[in-house]
Amino acid sequence: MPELPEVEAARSLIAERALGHTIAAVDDADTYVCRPHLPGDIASALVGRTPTAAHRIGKAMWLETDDGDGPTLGLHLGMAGRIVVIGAEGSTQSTAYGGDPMSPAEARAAAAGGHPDPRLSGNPAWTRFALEFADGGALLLFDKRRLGRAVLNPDLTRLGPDALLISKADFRARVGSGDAPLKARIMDQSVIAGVGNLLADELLWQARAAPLRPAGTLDDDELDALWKATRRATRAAIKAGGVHHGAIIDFRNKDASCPRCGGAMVKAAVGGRTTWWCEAEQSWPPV
DNA sequence: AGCATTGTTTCACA
DNA sequence: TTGTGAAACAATGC
Repeated sequence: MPELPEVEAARSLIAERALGHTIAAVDDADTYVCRPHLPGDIASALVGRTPTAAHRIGKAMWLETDDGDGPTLGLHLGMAGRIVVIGAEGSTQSTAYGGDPMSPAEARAAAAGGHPDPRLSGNPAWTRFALEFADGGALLLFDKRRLGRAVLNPDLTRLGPDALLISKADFRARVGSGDAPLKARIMDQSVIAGVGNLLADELLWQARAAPLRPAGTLDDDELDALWKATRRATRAAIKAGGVHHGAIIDFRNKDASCPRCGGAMVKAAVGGRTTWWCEAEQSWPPV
């Protein structure tokens, strides 16, 4: 689930509900999620601090503490992570995916497993990292898989510009070069940050662009159209509540045909990921 | 049982 | 040295 739109929802949730509370305890016992830190390292750095801002570039998110005087806490949702914020006693809980408000007791139960909401039900071990606030609230990294990350002072220098902030000229220069397939290029987080597998299929289909076409062969007009499609598809996904609401997502299967032209949907591995596209509109070389 | 999975990092190779 | 692609990573679901 987590591509730029989901991470932005999580960041927004944290900004609205998890700032200004003093950190009383940290669960950083998962040495894989918290690598390369050792258990207690993140706790030592954060207990007594207060998150004061939540930032994001692409799929990377981080909390600022004590107005910049404390360390930052990087949070990455990986392949299946979600952020859960539990309010102080008496307030409600939320997830990065919206949903109905829950009581703190319900939220704790969800983190412990067995909640009727399938998005939150599961094993207690699926809470991989947690900040416990002094007022009784908490921020949880809830992740069925275990590819999410929590790390102090994350290195963000290898990320390209955020997919929603990159200028048209910068997009032309960064995306429109190299021999790699266009889809691989646009998913390269050091080129632009935030586009994942599903959002890539969506925006390429919206732009009628061929996933297999070498990125360096696109002209400026084509790159500008792709820039627009990137912004449009990303903003639409944020508004709709996630990348899975894209127009082409339900048609990424063998029996489907393109909802725009009726052509066959075809599949191949591009950039290491399963890719679906309309054979008629997005072929390369062109027919 | 085997394969696929919305992400990132590492490693091999041209 | 740089760029590209495959494999590994963890764990679940079909």
